[in-house]
Amino acid sequence: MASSVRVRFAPSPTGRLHIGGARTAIYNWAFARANGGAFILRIDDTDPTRSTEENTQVILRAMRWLGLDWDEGPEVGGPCGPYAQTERMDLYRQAAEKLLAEGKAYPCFCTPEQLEADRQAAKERKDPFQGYQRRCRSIPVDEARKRMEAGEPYTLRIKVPEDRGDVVVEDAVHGRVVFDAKELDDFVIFRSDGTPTYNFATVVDDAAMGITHVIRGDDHLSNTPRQVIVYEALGAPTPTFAHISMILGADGKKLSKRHGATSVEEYRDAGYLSDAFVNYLALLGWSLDGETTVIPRDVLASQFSLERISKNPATFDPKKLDWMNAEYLNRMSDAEFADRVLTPELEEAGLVESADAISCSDMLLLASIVKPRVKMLGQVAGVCGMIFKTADTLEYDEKSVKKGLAKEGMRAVLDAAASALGAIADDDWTAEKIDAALEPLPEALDLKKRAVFQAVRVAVCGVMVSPPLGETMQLVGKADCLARIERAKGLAL
RNA sequence: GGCCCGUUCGUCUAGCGGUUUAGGACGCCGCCCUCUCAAGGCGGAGAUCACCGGUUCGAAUCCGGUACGGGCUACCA
Repeated sequence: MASSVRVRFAPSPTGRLHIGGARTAIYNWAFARANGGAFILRIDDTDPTRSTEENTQVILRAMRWLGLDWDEGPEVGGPCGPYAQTERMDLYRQAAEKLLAEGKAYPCFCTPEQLEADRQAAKERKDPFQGYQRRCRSIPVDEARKRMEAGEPYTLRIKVPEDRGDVVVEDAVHGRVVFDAKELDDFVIFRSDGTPTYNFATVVDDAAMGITHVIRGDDHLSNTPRQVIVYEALGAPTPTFAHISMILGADGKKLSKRHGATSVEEYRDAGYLSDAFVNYLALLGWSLDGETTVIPRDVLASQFSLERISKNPATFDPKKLDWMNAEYLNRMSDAEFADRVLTPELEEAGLVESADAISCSDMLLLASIVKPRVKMLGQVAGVCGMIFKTADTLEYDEKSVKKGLAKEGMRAVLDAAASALGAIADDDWTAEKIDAALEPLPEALDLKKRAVFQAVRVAVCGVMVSPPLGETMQLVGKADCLARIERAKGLAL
């Protein structure tokens, strides 16, 4: 019987959730969902100096924002808990003691200075192997125990089997990767302060939690044979590994603060939709079919596969992320856009006290004209803010006035527009009627259409750029439009 | 130093020996639409498939080497 898929995402709370980590989380989540498996979240906080509870909370919040729900982990619990490494110390100790008792691990009494000296010596004599020289491997068990009991500081090292030969990792992304076990030194599994090292703790946890597929960053590929040795010493089956490439900045260097925003929450705050963000990140190193770019999360959650992960590092491209976000925004229905974007943004920007005050039809009309003009949530106010001003509070942009209003003949345009618009019955104040009223003006005044509309636009909107005039004016309302035009006459020539 | 990984348009990628004059997407450019800005439609430029050898009737695809980039080699994760 095939055991069901169990994957995990195990961030270290030493900082915020990074773009790279987020993508790893997305792949694990999608793989679990696509295979009806379990997605486990575990906090790898064995580094006490850098891990904080605050970071853990930030990461959990980011995970929730991304929409990556976990089946086992912090706050939801599960059968393999606890899900923070600092709370699992006994497990590591027990596992280490077992290995020690079975002779699969041994104490090492070398001081850091000793080890450093050995390394230097190996370097000087140009020994290709510059790792641990296995000084303490042959200390008789009795003697070792005596020294331990005497309180001499020691670390615990794994005993890489003499006859192990090649360690073959069948990586789901890279294929077969072969390591010579002779290249592996007897690495430390427990520090002299009594805490486990990463390579040991993760394996103990992954084995105990029954993880079947380890999907993680490429930087761990070289560590994998070491971990395989631990699995074998523990007598646990090795999972399938899938090592995904790193994400780089535009300069080809590893992504860092220099490249701009790197944490998930910065993108949330910048106004990206989590759906778009997840879609973009998923595509950074994975493809559905090479053609499709817009892949909603439910498709991702059903179609994701390790086979289609690419091996090469990917460069993060903010421009494509922006496009993706605009694409998601544009694909929303007007009602959805009004609900999910307009309402919160208008309220947040303080343009309206409550979006409830706006009629449903106005809301939909507003959605239809704003939607194609924003790439990010925060741009809403900039696009339609002037609609919510009044003739008194509207601000006129100096440059726009100069270019569109403060010209010979514009005063006449406003006069004509005012009378044409004034002739529209209050009940008929619609974009269509407004357009119809304005339409004959250019010819009547013998002016370019562009000049006429720009003059009216600046008069009503205060700026040279706005959504289409008819719709905009409909939303502003007849009385206020006329008042704005009246006020603008003072600026026109 | 040793070991391991990677290298297709500027970017993300498709491609898993012949269907390829290397496909799609972002970006860029042009045209159309048009009252501005977007959105949308149409079209275009852009890749000697890192390089050099080999295998083969035939290679982006298989093999070897070189170069460049990256990772690991810690009592970091």
